[in-house]
Amino acid sequence: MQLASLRTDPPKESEMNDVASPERLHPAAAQIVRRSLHDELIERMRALITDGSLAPGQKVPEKALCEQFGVSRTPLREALKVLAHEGLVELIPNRGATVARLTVEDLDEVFPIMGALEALAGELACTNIDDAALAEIERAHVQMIACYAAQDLDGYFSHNQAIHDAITHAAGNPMLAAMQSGLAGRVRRARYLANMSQERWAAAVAEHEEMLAALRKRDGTGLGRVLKRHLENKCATVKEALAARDAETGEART
Amino acid sequence: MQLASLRTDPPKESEMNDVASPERLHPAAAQIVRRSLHDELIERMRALITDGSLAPGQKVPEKALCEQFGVSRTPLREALKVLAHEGLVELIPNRGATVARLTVEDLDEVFPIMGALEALAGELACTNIDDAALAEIERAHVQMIACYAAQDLDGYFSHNQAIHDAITHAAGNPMLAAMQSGLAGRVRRARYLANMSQERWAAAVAEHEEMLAALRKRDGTGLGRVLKRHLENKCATVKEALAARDAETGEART
DNA sequence: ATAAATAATTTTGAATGCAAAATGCAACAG
DNA sequence: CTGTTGCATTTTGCATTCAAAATTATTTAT
Repeated sequence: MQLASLRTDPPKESEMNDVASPERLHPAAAQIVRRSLHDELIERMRALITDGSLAPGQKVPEKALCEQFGVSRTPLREALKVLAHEGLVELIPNRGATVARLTVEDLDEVFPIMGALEALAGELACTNIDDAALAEIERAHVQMIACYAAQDLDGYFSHNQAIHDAITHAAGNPMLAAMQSGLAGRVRRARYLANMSQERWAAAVAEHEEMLAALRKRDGTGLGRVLKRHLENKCATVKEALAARDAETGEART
Repeated sequence: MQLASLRTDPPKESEMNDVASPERLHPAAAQIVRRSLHDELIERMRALITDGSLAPGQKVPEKALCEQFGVSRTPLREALKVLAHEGLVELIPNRGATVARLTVEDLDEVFPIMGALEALAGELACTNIDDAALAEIERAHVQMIACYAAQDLDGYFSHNQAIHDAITHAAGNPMLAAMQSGLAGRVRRARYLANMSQERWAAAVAEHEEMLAALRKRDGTGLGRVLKRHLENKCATVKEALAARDAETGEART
């Protein structure tokens, strides 16, 4: 859960150009971005965990990471504290940090929350979204359907993700977006080991059609309801996959 | 503000028997609870911030806090990183930490999220709550109504809080509870400067009656809807109070 | 005098040092 | 052999130290 504003630059009055126009004349005129080490490390280690370089259950090799990143233990340990707070690592007193495992119980806790947040995002998006953003979603939707037709799971996931991100973004609530991304990060690994059945996949696609219909009508409550149901189904799928895998590999691994 | 020192003094080996005396035999081997300093500090500093000992906008006096707590800067800074992540503190590079201000925009972001989470908690509570827990809520409700009748705002707030906590607890989702408490912590200060109008107060009481009715019927969706509306009204009240105060004290203070 | 420039002090971010705890390993008894 | 015990090594938590940056105080120039 990353709520903080965590601003890295000193409060200059030129805040309007946060993302756009890095350089005006010379590249050297770009705003000097000073990030603290711990901030950078949070991001890097989060990436290492979510992309699987650091496997669940594994001990976090403090010393090795320090050497690899070329930093001392202090900022790295600060980053670990934050990641522990986020739920990505587990901190055991006097025994260091381990990458958090994801249990079926965790999924049962996280997915309802994600469902509630997505439903909220959908409602807000319906009142705030403009035509351009809607068109963008339509486009991603078409591409996703094409991937479904071609049975291209990777492509499907990627466009799917884009749609949900777009909805979240259209909601216009940065803190909501941060919380969603934090929760999504926790379950990301599990989501990718879900090999949907044909029925489930078809159902998911149908739900996406509903979502788009609700969005076009700017039907906030309707979209919220669909999104919530969508997440519930996703949860069931992921749980099955996780349970199957736990069973075959002699209990909890991811 | 007098704070007890965390450490006794130099860590001698005589510290080993301070935890070892509970029970050896029958009540099973009680877990030895060892807390790390940074963990303890997170809690203490969170308390200092939410109870107002550290005022919003104020710089966090690193050195002074270290002396008061009797710890070095390392664990305290680790705690600050976590609190920054939680949104209670703002970290500005090379300029230290300040207690986060709460703007009207923040409220507009936080309250809808709290509403969605409370609605979820209500739904879950309806499927999970047992009669004992419901009776407990009924009791708190009656007391709260009595406080309303007596126009005792403090008492009202306290029983109100107890009811919402009980619902959250009945939901049986620890992560949901943690997120709710984190968000509540961010807006706690603002909530107490809301001096409700008589109409708003009456409306809030009416909403609580609805909540209880829904709970008795185990009507999850109904309870969720009431809770969401309840939070929306609370948000409006708090925003008004905050806006009024900002206006009179020359812009953002809390 | 006021404002700019510079020096002194404090504060901050990060590296290093150190003692307690945990872990690995070898010697030894059964 | 197996499993316990004692010792050496590594890891961990925290304190301390150090350099860079920011803040304050002081001096100098106008």
